[in-house]
Amino acid sequence: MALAPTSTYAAGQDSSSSSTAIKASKKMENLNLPNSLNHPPRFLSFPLKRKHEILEHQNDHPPKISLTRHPPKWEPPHCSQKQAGENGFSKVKRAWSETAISELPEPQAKVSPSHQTGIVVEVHKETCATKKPLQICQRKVEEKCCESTLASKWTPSSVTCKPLKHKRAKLGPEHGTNGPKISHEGANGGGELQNQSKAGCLTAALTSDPRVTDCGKLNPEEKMLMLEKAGHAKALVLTLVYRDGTTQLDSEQKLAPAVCGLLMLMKNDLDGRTPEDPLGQNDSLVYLKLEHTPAWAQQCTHQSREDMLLQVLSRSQLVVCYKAKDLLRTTLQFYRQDLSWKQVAGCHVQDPQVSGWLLDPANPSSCYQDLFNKHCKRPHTTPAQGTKKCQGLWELYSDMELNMISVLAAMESHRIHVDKEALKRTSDLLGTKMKQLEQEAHRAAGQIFLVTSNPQLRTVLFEKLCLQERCENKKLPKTINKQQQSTSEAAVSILIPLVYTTTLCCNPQVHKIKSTFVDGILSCMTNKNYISSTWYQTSVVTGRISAKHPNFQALPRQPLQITKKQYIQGKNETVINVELYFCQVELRLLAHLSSDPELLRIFTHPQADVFTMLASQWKGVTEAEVTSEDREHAKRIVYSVVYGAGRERLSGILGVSAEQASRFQDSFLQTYREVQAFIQRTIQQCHKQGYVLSIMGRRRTLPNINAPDWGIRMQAERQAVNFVVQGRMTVGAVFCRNSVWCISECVCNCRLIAQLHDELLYEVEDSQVEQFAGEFTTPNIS
DNA sequence: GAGAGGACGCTACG
DNA sequence: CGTAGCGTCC
Repeated sequence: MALAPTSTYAAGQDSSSSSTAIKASKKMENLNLPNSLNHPPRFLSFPLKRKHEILEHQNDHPPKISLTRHPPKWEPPHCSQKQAGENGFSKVKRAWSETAISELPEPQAKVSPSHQTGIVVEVHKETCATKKPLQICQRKVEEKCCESTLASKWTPSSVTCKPLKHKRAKLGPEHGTNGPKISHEGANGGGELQNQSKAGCLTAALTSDPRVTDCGKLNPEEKMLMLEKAGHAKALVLTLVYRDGTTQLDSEQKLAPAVCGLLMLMKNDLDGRTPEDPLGQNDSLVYLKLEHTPAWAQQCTHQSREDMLLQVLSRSQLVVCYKAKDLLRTTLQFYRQDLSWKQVAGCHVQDPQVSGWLLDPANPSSCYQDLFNKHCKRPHTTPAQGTKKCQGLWELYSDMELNMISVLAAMESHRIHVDKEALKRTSDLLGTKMKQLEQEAHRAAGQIFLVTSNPQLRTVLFEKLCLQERCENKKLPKTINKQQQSTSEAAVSILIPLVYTTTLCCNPQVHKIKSTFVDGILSCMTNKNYISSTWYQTSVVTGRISAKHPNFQALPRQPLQITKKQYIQGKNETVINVELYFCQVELRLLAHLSSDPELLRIFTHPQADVFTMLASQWKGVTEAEVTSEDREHAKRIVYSVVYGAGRERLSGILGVSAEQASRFQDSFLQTYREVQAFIQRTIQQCHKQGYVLSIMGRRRTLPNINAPDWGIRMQAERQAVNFVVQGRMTVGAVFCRNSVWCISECVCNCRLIAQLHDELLYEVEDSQVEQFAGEFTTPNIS
């Protein structure tokens, strides 16, 4: 879709209207705008309330922008395509907003070789694993550990020293007075002060508590002793303490606060302690200060910190941390100079947040206290109960989720450098384009309206222009909640030819790109010139991984191409992106689960386009006859079936009526009978058991599966199917295996950057791409 | 009157 | 279906 420069019209003609914001109910005014489309020339204007000026003088000609809609190119940048193909290994460079993300002034930074490679432009000359050897321990944690982690009696809450009001409130006054002194002091002092002083207060409270040993005050011999003690402890429980006075055990904050220290509980009494009285006679509490020190002081302070934290993490003893990923990432960031991500990526830290989420992914706990209340209500819960509860989940936890923690931490600590200035230029460019589109939309509508407002667009389309009257035979999609006429692009394109749709809707794609992917990313990098997503292991009920700030998984696949060349060509190309793409993993899984012969047949032709083949089978035509619309429909329908979307959702996506959508679904299911059988099998099973299991043994209970209300029950049924198919599985397994492989073999200077559901994005040094490709074998998915 | 926060709509990804 | 994220409206 090209956004060709539009015909210009008198600049400034509407500028007077911009500043007068009038309430919709109060006033209507006529604006006789020239009408370029075949719509009635004059309409009552839609009075507006605007955030910004709608129109401004456009005294310059905006550069031409084109949004390309073409499939990604499948070409390895420097290695021969042949070899890549032979290895069953495909790479795609994730081309993306190339004007903006380019070279940066870091010493090792190198721009990517291809014009299309926009995003990752640095290579880490990692301080290699030889520098500070950390032993990566592959140990089998005993079943006892499962009980401890899944239903812990001596969990990190026992070392909670947070001076927070809510904590005290929960415990009640009697606990407050009997509780630790540190808690008391902190609550009095910390609450109303600034963050800095809160931190000081907390730290002071921690270090002045007689039970807490401040590691900073120990002499070298005492430190050695402490280290030895830590080494002999049966378990170590770690909790990060933040500068704003909170700890890791508090509920998630919007922005991750700065770390000021680490509290370490060395546990020797694993039995017989209650949460109210956590510290056994043989247990000790140590506080490690973790603050960035000036360069001149680093030499000496690092020594002691390494002694404790790094050595603790490298040992084979039981280490527990609620939100262990944060701990590992902090460690990585803290020792950036001395520590390679490869050393951390193999650490095993038990995480009650992850195990608790596995037990009930639909209702994750918001903070440690929540988790504790949920799973450890009775202090003397018998271990047998815990074991029974986690039956079947322990393998999933220890073989997969546990490995994932450190991998995600390593991924999160990777910095993707971005040329801020270029991104800002792109933002300006898009802003100009948006204004231009806005003017066009106003002309097409014959009035001024806020193009980003759905209600206003709805008024224009359906009340002023009455476009729905022109297509009585078609049923128009409605919004989900209020059953109003939908203003989505797909819905509006039924009304009128696409070009007018795009004009009137003001090209939502451009808006999305500007707001989310340009300005959004800019807002993610205040005070820094890089981005790094935060990855969440436990926020998706189906077991997928999610990303935030920015959401790496939702970056557009199609590159935004701006014809004006702005990027800087690099001289020495050293890094490229490599993507492993497990073609339609979920569809393959559906084929596997249902054993549908037709569906399986499709995957025997790996080179063919799956959706074209599907469309040809479904419509009963040859592959050559499949139109792009057929293919798109097939794809959407497949996904709606795979993901369990209802007919309303499908109608919204396809831009057809709900009746038509459900006819499409039915005809698809008629063609692939086994798929339907699989769906019914899953639903029946869920009715019987009340829960469903995914292929990895993940479990989701669906309490509404037998609800009397039809709608609610149907939703639960769709969720059941969706869970089984969507459950993170193969990719997750490969994800861990390969990450571990990359670390242990160290054959390549490569690094995992992102997980995009069924793709893994690696950064590989240019000279090693062929080797990297060769090392990867065809993942055996179907 | 300003701003916070929830509801809603749309779009990106799979 | 189910994530994140942006925008408007109340």
